[in-house]
Amino acid sequence: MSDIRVRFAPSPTGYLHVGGARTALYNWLFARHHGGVFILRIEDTDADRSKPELTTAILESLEWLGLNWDEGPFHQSERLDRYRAMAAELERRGHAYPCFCLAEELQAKRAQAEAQKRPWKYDGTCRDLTTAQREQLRASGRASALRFRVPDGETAFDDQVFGHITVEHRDLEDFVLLRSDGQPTYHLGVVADDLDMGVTHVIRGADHLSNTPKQILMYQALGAPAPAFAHLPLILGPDRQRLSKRHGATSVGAYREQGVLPEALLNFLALLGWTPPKAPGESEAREILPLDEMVRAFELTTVSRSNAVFDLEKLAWMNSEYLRRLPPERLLRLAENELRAAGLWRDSFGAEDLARFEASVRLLQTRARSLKDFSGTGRAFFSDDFDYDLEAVKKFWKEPALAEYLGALAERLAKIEPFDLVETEKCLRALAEERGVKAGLLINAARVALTGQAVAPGLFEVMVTLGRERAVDRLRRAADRISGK
RNA sequence: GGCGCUAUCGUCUAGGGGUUAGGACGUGAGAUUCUCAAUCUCAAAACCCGGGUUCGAUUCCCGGUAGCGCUACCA
Repeated sequence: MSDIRVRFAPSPTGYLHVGGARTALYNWLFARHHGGVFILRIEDTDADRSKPELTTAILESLEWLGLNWDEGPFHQSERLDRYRAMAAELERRGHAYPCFCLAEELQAKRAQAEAQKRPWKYDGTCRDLTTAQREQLRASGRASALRFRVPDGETAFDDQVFGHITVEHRDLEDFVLLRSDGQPTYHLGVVADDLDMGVTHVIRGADHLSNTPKQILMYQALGAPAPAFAHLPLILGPDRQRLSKRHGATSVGAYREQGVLPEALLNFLALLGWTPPKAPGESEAREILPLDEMVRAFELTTVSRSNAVFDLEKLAWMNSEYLRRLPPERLLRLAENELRAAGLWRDSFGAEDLARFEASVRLLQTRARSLKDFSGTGRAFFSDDFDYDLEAVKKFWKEPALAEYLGALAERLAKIEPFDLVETEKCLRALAEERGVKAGLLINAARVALTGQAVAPGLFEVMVTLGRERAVDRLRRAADRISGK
């Protein structure tokens, strides 16, 4: 057990975003790799935008992904007193001062500066007020925010991913620590919490890179050592803009609903910005990397510094890879859940139904891209109530004579013994030969009849899986349909 | 605008002073076939630009350009 402590600190202003999920994953991997502690903290200091139900949703997504935390969840909203105490401490030490400027006044100044194309940062109006002036403003009923007094000089730090970063203080403004309503801002909250929670490594999105010097300044003002920092490149949409809702699904929950497996999403996300080292015997690093191997291989220093585009195609591929490797028990359970959600599951299923369910799931497994395929294109395996895909009908039911062929096939299949892979195929091929048509014609037409789809597993496996009775029924039904009855 | 960061196939990336610049997803072709997927084989596809350092830069340095981030009493 090392004394490494990291945290994931989402704010409940939205669902867990894939970018957030990756940040959580890297924190988690880092903690697990080093035998450290992974803390979960909810940054809900913005009362207007934070919603409690979103906290629940975020927790659920993390649990679904399997990113278990060791401590927390802590809520910043429950630690307000602590932040105020720290603010007071900073003020007492002369590192912070009350600012009586109104938000509207500042906004006006900023707008004006912008109109004149002048760079703007807080002008320090309240920076050097005398005690008497402060008393007077206070007496006049003005509320005050508390600002951090940024000293002269520069701050440098070594980011574990981005390397050496230097920022001159003149480019920083005296930022707000405590809002005029007494609520802490982000900067106060993170520093107080990271300090109190003993966080040793702050691993977060690169959007915080520019904030880091401010926070380091706070640690210094407090006389406390700063943790190590590691910033992660951002995840972009296909247009290279920061991934957002207009790019489609961005939340972990949305991918879950689309039938993506958590392990696939995790693997995909891990590779967005990080490549595992090549294994000793291998010439190339593997792409499919189970979680435990990721834990073993993970290093912050090998994380990329450039932003990455979220590639849905690759996620889909990865999902199919994981689907194919899924152990039977787990696959069956997931498929059952999927069927339940689609209203295709009957608790009254008997042993025979369950056996057919199992056989169907395994038959569908190798070609599934998503869990949705079981209730979607695979529907006919689990229900007699399915539609014929229009494209499939157009493609494979062109010949009117098919009505007779399928009818005849049904009658013959009703009698063959045993009803297995070999006999069903023999039966169909014999019929095709007698009618002087290619076996493929019957096979494709029959596939549509049995599954409603042009794309499905091998026909004879489908027949055997469905069972004689269903297969025969469906062929008859299709024959009627083709002949226009 | 200011400040910061980044820059290898369409995408994710490996690599690194001399390489046929490697892999994966996707794409195309072929094999197989019972549709599709899978599988196998093959193919097309990249070092942002300009200087410098060097015998030699895609690699190191500088500049430019572009992209992203920050520039809130959001986080």
